[in-house]
Amino acid sequence: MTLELPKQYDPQQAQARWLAWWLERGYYDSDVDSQRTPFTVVIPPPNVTGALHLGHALNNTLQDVLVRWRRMQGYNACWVPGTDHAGIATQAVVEKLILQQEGKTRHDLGREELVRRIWQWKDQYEARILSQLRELGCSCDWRRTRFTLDPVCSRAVRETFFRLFRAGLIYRGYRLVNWDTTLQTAVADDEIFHETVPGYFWTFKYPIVGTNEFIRFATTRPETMLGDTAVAVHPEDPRYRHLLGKKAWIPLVNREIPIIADAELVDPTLGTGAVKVTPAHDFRDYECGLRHGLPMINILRPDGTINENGGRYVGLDRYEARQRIIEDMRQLGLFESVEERQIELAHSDRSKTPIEPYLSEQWFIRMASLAERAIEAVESGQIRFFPERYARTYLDWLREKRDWCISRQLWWGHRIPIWYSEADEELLRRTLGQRPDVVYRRDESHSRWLICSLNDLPELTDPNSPLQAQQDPDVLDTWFSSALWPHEVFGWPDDTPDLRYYYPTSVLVTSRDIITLWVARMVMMGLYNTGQIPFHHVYVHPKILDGFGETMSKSKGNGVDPLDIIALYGTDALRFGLCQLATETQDVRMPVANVCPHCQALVPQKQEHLYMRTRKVTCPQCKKPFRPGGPWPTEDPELPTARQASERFEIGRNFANKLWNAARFVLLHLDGYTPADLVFETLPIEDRWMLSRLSRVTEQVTRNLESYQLADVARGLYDFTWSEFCDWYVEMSKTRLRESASRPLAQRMLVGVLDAIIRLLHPVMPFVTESLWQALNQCAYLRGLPQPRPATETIMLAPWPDFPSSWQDPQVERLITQMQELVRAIRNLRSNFQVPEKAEVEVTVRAEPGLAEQFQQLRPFITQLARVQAFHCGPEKTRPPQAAASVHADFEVYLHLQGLIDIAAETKRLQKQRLEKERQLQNVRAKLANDQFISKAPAEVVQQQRQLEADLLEQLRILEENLQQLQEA
RNA sequence: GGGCGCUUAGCUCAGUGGGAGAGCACUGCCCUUACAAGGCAGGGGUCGCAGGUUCGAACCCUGCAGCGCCCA
Repeated sequence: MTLELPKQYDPQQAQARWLAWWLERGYYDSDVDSQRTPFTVVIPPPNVTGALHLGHALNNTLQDVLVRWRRMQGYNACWVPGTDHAGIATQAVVEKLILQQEGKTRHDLGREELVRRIWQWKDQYEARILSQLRELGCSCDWRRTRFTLDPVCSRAVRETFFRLFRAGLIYRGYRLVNWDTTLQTAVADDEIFHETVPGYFWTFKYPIVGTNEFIRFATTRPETMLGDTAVAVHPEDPRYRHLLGKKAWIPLVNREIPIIADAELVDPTLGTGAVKVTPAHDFRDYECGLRHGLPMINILRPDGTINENGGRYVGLDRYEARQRIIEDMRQLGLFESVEERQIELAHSDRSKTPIEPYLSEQWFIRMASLAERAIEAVESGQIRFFPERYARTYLDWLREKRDWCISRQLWWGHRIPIWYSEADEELLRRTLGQRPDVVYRRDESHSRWLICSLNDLPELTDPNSPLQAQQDPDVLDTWFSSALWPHEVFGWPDDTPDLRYYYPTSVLVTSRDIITLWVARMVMMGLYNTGQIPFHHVYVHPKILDGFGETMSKSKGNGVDPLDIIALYGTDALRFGLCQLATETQDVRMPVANVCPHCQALVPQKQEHLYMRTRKVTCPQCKKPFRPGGPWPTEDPELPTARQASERFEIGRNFANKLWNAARFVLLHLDGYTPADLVFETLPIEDRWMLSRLSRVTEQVTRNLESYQLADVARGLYDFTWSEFCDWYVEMSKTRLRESASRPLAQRMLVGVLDAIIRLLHPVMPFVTESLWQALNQCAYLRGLPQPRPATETIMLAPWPDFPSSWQDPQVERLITQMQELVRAIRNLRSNFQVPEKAEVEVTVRAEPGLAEQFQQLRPFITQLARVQAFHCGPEKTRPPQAAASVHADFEVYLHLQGLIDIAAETKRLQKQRLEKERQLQNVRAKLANDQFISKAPAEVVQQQRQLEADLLEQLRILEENLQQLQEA
């Protein structure tokens, strides 16, 4: 039975069909099965902030490749999907939207309403993200989908906080934070960016108490004078040595502050050599304040206005206060000068407004003991990084053991389970008793109790409760819940069968920017909560940059939606292209193009297109205008907006089509197919070659998967399928299929090898391979090497190929390589002499007896592949008259060109060949003339070079002979 | 300031001690019954720069330059 496939692979059709079918059949699902070994992966949960881009597509494709491969190997593969609430990022996006659309702030809406709106947003984007993952073909167990704020995760967060608090690992303390005055929250270091803006550099002076002297200093933020608690100079600076220990006077707030010596803060060669110190509003000053035990005076309210510590400036916005202070200092005669200057200013990534360093009270986790165990887990080799070098990033960071600030002044997230109460101890004990789910501790500095509870007890939440407790308004850092991800998704803190079976997970797949933020914290918390590491391997893959080397992001306009690529090239093409990127380097570039909405031409994205800087582009092909892709808030009624793509995915599309057509060829020639065992010893050379290559490639691909070298997996399979199977083996089979004697074996081999290839490719290209698997199931249900077996109903559950290494035969491989060289030589001569494609030619080959005999055996293939009519081959053959020649290491080949040959052209060609051989000979002889080489290089290398010299000499002799004969002709 | 990575053909990247590679782009021929998203053939690179180690360096070491990322 034969089956006719369309001439082109239609990815959209295959995707729609198999996606629905796989889901319906539950192939992705995994349940505890003590008879099988689990292979567990938890997804790095994407943020619900926005849709997925190519970076996510890469991350998830790689996970799916591993999961599908292990599933085929027989592991009980379980991939847990989910999303992350991404505290500040999501809240900021929604707040911004509300401000844009309704002109309201979060304070206008109130906490409850804002959180309700963010849940709506989350529902929308969670659905979008999960559907993108499904379209990518991700074989997650969707029944297990989690969200970091859902009840299961919330319970785990609550339990962890409770345990840490009870153990004294959570404490409250002061810390200088990056304060976003617009969003009124602290933002993390990785949520700020630096931008150079025009500003001013003012010079003022403070009077020295008890003298007529002044001390001069400069600042870019005059309002911070309100919070100055010292003036620092360099201890070695002779200009100021006599002032050390004296006091300066701040007239604005009528405060005397010490003049101190600090070699770290002050560079005496810069400016006046004196620096005002504002510990509560500058990071370097804060360090200085700690060193010298200076008071830390906070002068700001959360909204950026001046607080009570600012004296008569109270209530003014900080920029207004700045102007007033400059003016007042001028009046006092303490203003010296001002100059314009470019200032490097930290901005909040979320609100895009300038950050204020701000002293605030926060919750912290003590890192020392937690970090120690996490370090040990990697140092002992329990957890391994791939590539290995990333272990260092992890270890270096953990060794600093800086306490982790876990509170965030947000409304979106896990509320901190702490209540404050000023009740007396007696009442507290009476109300909460010896409950195991509540712990409390005295906070002397605020004369109150800190109560941590596993549950929202009425004693705490009821406004009529005698405790009159108030819950901390803040929420936890998003990474707090992310850190629990690998164990919480399996039901921790309950000791569930899932947890016991699937945890620790097998591998975590991520990119390097969150090794410290996330990976390290998962290890710490996994060990703390479960006593076990969260994963055995950490596979760190590259980051995708655009063509200009910039990180992809939606707000920039270069963050390509994977669904755009899928629409244009198909999912298999996307996945193949992404796998190719997964090398061991850190970054890869992916030039982005706009797809012209009119003619589909790819128009390269330029830097001026980013950040919506260009509204209109004219397509160079069809000359029609369009709007380049970007973070546009709305449609443009006049200009269609381009989708984005990258031509780098063409290779995957072409490859899928190539594979499709190779299969199409096989299926078209299956008439009369009979499955049967292969008797390896009786196979002809061409089949032994194919099996040798197949065995070797299978071994390599498996090894590459084991060591997370996915680019090599993609490349190895591409080369083998295209350059060996299609270009040679399938071509050679055409002769065999014509003869009834050789046809049955040729069919079995073609089916068997194709079957192996699609299984090997399935993890990378699931859709096209499933299509072909199903087609094969119709025509050749019994198949496989070396014994035919019934096929599985889906390729997803087909066994991963594993062939005997005894099939590998270097001699056969070498022979076929020589045959290929011969065929290429003949084709090259034909092409050079412009022999028409269809003309059948006469060829003479001289080769050593053994090789000549082998060539004779391969004659049907040589004549077919090179379109040769008459083929003469033997050890004694000589150059026929009027023939074009090509000289090789193991043979010479002559193309008969009776009446056709162009003596001048052939002479030129041979001279060029001679030149090349002479160059090689020169290199070899230089080596051999070197005594050091002879004595120090390994004997086999020397021998190899000697052989090469002899071969080259012989080849040159023949070339000379040929040139000679041309002269005579 | 510390760490990591990158610099190889016009573009995007493999190659990590013994005869410079792939895909795209380019040139010529071919719609040959699997595939024009294809086939066959071809042109194109003093492997960022300067030293060093070695018989031998794109590959190892040192320095420099440029680009990128992480941490402070």
